Amino acid sequence: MADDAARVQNEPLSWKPVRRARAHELVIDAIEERIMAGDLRVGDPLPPEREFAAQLDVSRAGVREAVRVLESSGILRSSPGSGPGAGTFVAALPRPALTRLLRLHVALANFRIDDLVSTRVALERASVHLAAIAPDQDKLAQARDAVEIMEAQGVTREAFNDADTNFHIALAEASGNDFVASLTAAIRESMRAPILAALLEIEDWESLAETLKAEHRQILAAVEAGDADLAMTSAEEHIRSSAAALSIQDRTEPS
Amino acid sequence: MADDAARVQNEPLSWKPVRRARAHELVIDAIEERIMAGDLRVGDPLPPEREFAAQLDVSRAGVREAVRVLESSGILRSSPGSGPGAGTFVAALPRPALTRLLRLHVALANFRIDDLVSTRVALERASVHLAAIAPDQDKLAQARDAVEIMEAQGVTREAFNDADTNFHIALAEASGNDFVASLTAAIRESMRAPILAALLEIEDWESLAETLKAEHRQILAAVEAGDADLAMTSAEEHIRSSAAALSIQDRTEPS
DNA sequence: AGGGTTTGTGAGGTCTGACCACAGAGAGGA
DNA sequence: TCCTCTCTGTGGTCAGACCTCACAAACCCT
Repeated sequence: MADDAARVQNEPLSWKPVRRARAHELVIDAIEERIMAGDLRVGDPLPPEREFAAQLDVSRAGVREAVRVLESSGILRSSPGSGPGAGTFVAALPRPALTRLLRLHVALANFRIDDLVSTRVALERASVHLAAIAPDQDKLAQARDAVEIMEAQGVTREAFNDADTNFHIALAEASGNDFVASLTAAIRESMRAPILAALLEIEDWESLAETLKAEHRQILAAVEAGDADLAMTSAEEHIRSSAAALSIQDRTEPS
Repeated sequence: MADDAARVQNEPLSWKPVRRARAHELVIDAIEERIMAGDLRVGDPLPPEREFAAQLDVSRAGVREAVRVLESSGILRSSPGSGPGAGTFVAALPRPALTRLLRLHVALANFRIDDLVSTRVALERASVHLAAIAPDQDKLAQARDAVEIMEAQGVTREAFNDADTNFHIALAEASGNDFVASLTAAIRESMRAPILAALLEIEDWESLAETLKAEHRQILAAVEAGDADLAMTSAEEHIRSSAAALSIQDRTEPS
């Protein structure tokens, strides 16, 4: 203790470990800085790798690693060849990046499935609320198409699940909130493997499918009727009961 | 048209462009496959780069690019040196990855600020709901600490904002839903720059600060009292009015 | 003159081999 | 016994060569 106090007195500053930044991180920082400053916008090209490397005074490998990272984040896009369209450009592809990120972390059990379910409830309540108030008709039509696919004869469980996913994504997109739509898509997709596994285990599939179809119809009808409250409660109940049917637990109380 | 029909008849299959996968993508796929299968778990080591490259029959650069991508996603962690702790390992650091992803896409205007605000409302309603029902006391104490910092004399706007951010993150963590907490943290952090800019523009800062402090106290009190409904409405009102005060528009109706 | 073909060019994609920086492990000496 | 020094294995970096791709211009045959 006394020793500690002495040390604190002698060295009041806490020295953060400097840890020399790696080359590709400097490149990322340089690009990020330009993006933050608004100098780089979607569609803008980056210099050719060789030239860029020379300008930043790092090796081409360093530049390439940085590009790879930002490409995987949906920030950049690279294509070989020559002429317009070839080269590295600023892009806007957040959704696949978000999806892959979530999928892997879910697989690593860094996020609990029931936490994702709770989150989906919160997000979809907001989605259908907005969709009921001010729907995007094109997206609503897509949701209707998805319902029809699920109601078709002889649809496989996998096709059913994909249509189910598309239904919820279309609904989220109909809300006009692209961020919620992206999150919803990413969460659904990241749970695809466990859901599919649980789906194939289900014994009374016909019965479950009928229930799901009825719930989808109810949600869609409520949204189309502009009944936000009914849409929210229907969506919440649907998600919770689906998760329960697939033995996915959830800690939230229905509100 | 007739031409089209003939083509369709002759070639009913739609050929997806094969597009040879790039080397680092193959490496990512190989790692991802192992993760999905459950063979690779958090803490497991990967082979040394040179050896790994030889096993996968790609160059070391290809392996390194893949490692960089997964490292930036919070899936891997690399450290130089030798002995235990050195090398590349499976990790679990989703939050910084999520934060960087959002921050850049927000800067590129791929996500609208008001969409983020709406999403925060939905998420924080869920957070305070859970926190009111079954709070994590340690995190709740952190939220109290953040409130105290904001209420201290002579705190700068920047320090105030950081404490504000920490308050909401601690509240989200108190809910026990780590995914919502990560999203909340990522969203807040990704809006840091625009919020800070708006904060510095505010003329009647003292008045705004008092309002914010009162709202924080109210939310915290409601959570501590276990009043989920009051906590939810307080949180929603707080987020919406803060966004409005900073001239950030939002399209959702208060519920 | 027109149109198909060939060649050129510049971009990303890949590989190799070398060297550097770091950190633990073990050998060696005081 | 303890300290120091070197060794070794790891990621980090670099340079240079070559490949593939896609467009564009030059070319040649008709």
